Amino acid sequence: MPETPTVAARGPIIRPAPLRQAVYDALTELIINGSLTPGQHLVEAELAARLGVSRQPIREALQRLHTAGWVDLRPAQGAFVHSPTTEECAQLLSVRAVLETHSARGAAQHATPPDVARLWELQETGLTALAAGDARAIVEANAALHAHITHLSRNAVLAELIPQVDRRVRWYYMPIAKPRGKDAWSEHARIIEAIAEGDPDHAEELMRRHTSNTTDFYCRQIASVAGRGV
Amino acid sequence: MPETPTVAARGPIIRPAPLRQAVYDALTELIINGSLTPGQHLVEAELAARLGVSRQPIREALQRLHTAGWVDLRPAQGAFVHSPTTEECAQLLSVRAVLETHSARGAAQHATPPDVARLWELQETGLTALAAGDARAIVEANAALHAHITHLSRNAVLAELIPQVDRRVRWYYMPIAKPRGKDAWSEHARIIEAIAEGDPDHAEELMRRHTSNTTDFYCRQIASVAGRGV
DNA sequence: ATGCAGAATACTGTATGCAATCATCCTCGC
DNA sequence: GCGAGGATGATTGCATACAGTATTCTGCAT
Repeated sequence: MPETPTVAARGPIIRPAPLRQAVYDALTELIINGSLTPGQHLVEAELAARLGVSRQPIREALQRLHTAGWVDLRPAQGAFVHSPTTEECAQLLSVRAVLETHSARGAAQHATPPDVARLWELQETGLTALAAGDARAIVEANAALHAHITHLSRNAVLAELIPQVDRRVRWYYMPIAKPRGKDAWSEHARIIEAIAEGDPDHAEELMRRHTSNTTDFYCRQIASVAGRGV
Repeated sequence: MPETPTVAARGPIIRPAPLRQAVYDALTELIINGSLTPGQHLVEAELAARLGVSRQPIREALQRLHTAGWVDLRPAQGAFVHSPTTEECAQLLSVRAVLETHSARGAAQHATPPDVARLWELQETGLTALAAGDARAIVEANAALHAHITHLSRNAVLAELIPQVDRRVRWYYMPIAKPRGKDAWSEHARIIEAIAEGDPDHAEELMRRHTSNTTDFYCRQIASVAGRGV
C-alpha cells in the first residue's frame, strides 16, 4: 500500500523486515494469548486486513504454522487453529522427554565453564520468576534454560527439532507452571551440576527423571480437572 | 507421505489440484536423484517453467522444503539446495536413533497381530530387494518398515517428526545401503519378534543397538573415504 | 414440518504484474 | 595496475485479479 509505514500504532507490522516472518510471529502470539481460539477458522482475507498486509504473506505464514503444528491446513477449506487433545499433549511430552534427555547428554559432553556459568544465570532468572509467582515468566525462563542446554549439546538437528516441540509444550504447560515450579527448578540445579561435571550418564538420567516428573505432573493435573480436552 | 489411514477407506483418490504438493514431491525427487545438486541456486521462475506452473506453488513448496531441511532459504536472495556436512549426518543419525528407539517401545506396547503381519510383509519386501541388490529399493523398503513401526507406536507427534529426519537420512544412507543391508535386515527380524511379543524393553534395546550399528557403520564408511571421522 | 435440490455466496487455489532489493560488472579515479 | 563507486540486469517479495470449489441459504416438494 502507498501508505507510509510510519504510523503503525497498534496491530499492523512495523518492521521493514520480511513480512511473512512478522506475520508468523504475530499469529503465534495471537494463538498463544488466546485471541485465536482452538478450532477457529482462520480466513486469509480477514487476517490480511487485521494485520494490514495482503493475503500472500498470510498464506506463507500459515504454511509455516502448519508445519509447526499450530494450525491444521485442510485443502480447499482453509486453516484452523489446532485443537490439542489430552493424548496429543501426553505424546508431545513423551517425545520432548526423549529429545531433552538426549540433549542433556550432549551438553554434558561439550559444555565449557562459561557455558555452565550461563546456565546458572538462567537458573537464577527462573528462581526470581518463581519467587515473583509470574507464571508467564516461569515458563519463559524454563524454555530459555532448556533451549540453552539444547544449544550446548552442539547438535544442530536437535536444536532445530526441539523448539518445534517445545513451543507447543510451553503453551500447554502454562497452567501448571506455578505448582510444578518449585520441584522443577531444584531438579534443574542438579542437572546443571551434572553438566558442569561433564558426566553424560548422570545428566541424562537426571533429565530423564525431570521430564518424567513433568509429564506425570501434567497427566495428574489433567485427570483432576477432567474434561479439558475439547 | 502417508495420509491418515483412518479415512482412506474407499473411493478413488480425488485430488482436486494440490499443485504445491505435487511440486513439493517433484522437487524432493529432483534433489534426491541429484538433478539438483547441493548448493545450487533455485530460481523460482526457472522451476516454474520447468514444472509448468506459476511461481506461487513453487514458493509454497520451497517454504515446506525449507522447514523440512532440504533447502536453505536466504531472505531476498532465494533458495539453495542444502549442503550436508558429515557432522550434520552424524547428528541426524543420532537424533533418529533416539526417536526410532522410542517408537519401537511404543510399537511393542500397541501392536496387534495384523500389525505384526504387515511388518513381516515389509520385511519380506526388504529381503527381496536385498537379494536383487537394488540399493534404491533397499532404502525404500527400509524406510517403509521403520515408518510402519513409527505408525504402530500410535504417537502422532513421533509420526510427524520422524519423517522429517528420516527422509534426509534416507538420502545420505543410499551409498551404504548395500553393504549394511544384510546385518540390518536380520536385526529387523529380531525387532519385529520383540514387537510381536509385546516386549517394550526388549524392542527398545534392540532398536537402540540397530540404530547404533547403522550410525557406527556410516561413520566408519565416511572415515574410510574422507579420512576424517567423528 | 421435514428432507432435498438448486443457486448464491464466500473462501481458497492459482496466475500475473509491479516495485524493491541484491548481485554483477563496467567505468572512473588514484 | 588496483580499488571504489555507480549503473544494469536479474530475482525476490508483495499486491492484485481471476477461476474453481466447498458451504450455506432459500425454495419447493413430499
